[in-house]
Amino acid sequence: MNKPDTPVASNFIRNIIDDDLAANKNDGRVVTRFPPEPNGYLHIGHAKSICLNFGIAAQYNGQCNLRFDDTNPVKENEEFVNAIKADVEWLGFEWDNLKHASDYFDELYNFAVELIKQGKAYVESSSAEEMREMRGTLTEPGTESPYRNRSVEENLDLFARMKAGEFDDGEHVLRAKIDMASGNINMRDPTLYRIRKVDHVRTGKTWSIYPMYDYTHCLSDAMENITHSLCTLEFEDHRPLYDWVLDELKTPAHPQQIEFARLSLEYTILSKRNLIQLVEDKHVTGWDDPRMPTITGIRRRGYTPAAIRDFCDRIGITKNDAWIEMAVLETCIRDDLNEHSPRRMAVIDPIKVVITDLPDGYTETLSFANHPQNEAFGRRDIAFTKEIMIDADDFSENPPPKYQRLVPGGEVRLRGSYVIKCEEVIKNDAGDIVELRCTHDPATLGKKPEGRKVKGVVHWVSATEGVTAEVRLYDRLFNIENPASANTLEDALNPQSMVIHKQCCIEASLADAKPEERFQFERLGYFVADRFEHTNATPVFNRTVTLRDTWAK
RNA sequence: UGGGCCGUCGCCAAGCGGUUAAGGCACCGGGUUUUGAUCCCGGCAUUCGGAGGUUCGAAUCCUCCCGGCCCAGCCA
Repeated sequence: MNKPDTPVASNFIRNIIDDDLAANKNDGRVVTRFPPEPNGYLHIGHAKSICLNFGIAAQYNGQCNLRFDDTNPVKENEEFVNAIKADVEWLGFEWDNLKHASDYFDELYNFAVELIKQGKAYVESSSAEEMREMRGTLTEPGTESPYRNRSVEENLDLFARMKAGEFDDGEHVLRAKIDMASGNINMRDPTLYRIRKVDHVRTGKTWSIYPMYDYTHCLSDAMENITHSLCTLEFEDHRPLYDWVLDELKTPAHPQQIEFARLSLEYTILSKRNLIQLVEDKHVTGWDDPRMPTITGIRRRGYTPAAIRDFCDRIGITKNDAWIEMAVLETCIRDDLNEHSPRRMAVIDPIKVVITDLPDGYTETLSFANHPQNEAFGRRDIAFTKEIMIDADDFSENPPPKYQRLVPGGEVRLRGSYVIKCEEVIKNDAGDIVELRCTHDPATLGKKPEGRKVKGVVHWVSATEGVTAEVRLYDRLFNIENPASANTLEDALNPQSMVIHKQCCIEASLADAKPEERFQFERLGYFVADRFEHTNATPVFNRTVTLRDTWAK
């Protein structure tokens, strides 16, 4: 994955691994894993973790597993499993092993029995509320449960009967016997197993008890011989428990958990709860809405896997609670698309321009480079005709200062064509501009006009040869940097996040675009043919990102 | 004194006792340009949350203080 000549950014995790390697820890192996719970769609924050885990494995010639953390059957399903696999693959990564925490349910059960036999785990029969009361608070120690000192025999018997399905949800729970007075609440006899009499996607009705994350994750890591278990900062407090389980069970391997800061991106939200709300309240069209920060949404927006990987490299890995500016992500996609996408012309909000000094039916074939810096993109022909379309905001009767486009009586260059002069503005009864009548300077094709300077260049499409298309202009979904801090998500929404233009005029060569094919529409931005709704008969393009614009509008 | 963690340029981020304190983004110039794009060139932290201390020498070590984040699921 990493090219040898691409230096990998230094970060504290790579430093730890370098030290481990130098000390010959783990016999020089590096094994990581990306462990999503299949209870939702992956988003850009997951991409950070994916790039980290798979990137490190690639850099150190190691391995990276994709492991579904499927220990809570009430929240997980197959749809999410398949979507996650597709997203990881689309991002360009290949897992060495595909695993599920549920693969280890038998081993996990046996380990739990072992813990009970050692007197390190017991069956709790208090209610959830009672347990909460006994847990204490952040500043006060907890109190020990009356069930804490049950005999090993009784615990073994009860746990076996929990497994056998003799009890209902909530009647009992298996707990680790650690320290109810610990300053770390995770160590106050955490729950290891709970009763859940529901079917599991993979194990069906086999189990009526399911292991908790803290108990499962460390053991799964150990069984997969993971060397470095990378997770986000909120699990720092869980590390003592991770280590406790592995120490008490004397597993052959003891992976090292290392925590890094999760991604926070300005003008978007990444919490599952908020994303679900956007979908359920129909503020977006679905998980794959091009405005969503999900991988599938970003993909539909037109982002490339390479741009997302580049983004993950640029933001780095630390333990700082960092907020990344949207400009970083946008720069990544512009850099990629600038280099790799062919140029085209499209008019979003057309006004008709009639070149009055051309004969009726006039057509001239003009040759255009598909990329201004790379001849390998080839050339294409575009028909220049008497009637063309230009974008409404490329003409102004009352132009602001330094306006370089078409004005009454003024001249402008038609990109790749002639310089035209606006002679007359035709309006309807309502006063709307319906047509511009212009003349052209025949001496300006491929040449600078003589005796004067014409600064502006405007894109255009033949009114008679162009094709009608729908173009969706997307912008950031929220108007404030941290939408989660608003009173409600609705308050933070950007009402202009999607503006649809159905009567756009695009150059004819765009008619055979395939879904997900990307282009730069000159002077406008980068656009992608919609993955799901674009057809050659009814073209639909999504704006991925605008071009950088240093002209103050 | 509940426990854990974090503070280097507007936003990220290298740096691990001796460097002129990398780099990217953003921003500000200037040049090229038939995309107000791209590209190029230049500018952008005498200072590392603050105060003390150790040291010939501190962003890097120590102490205290200030600010911020996480934790009381039978979620992950």
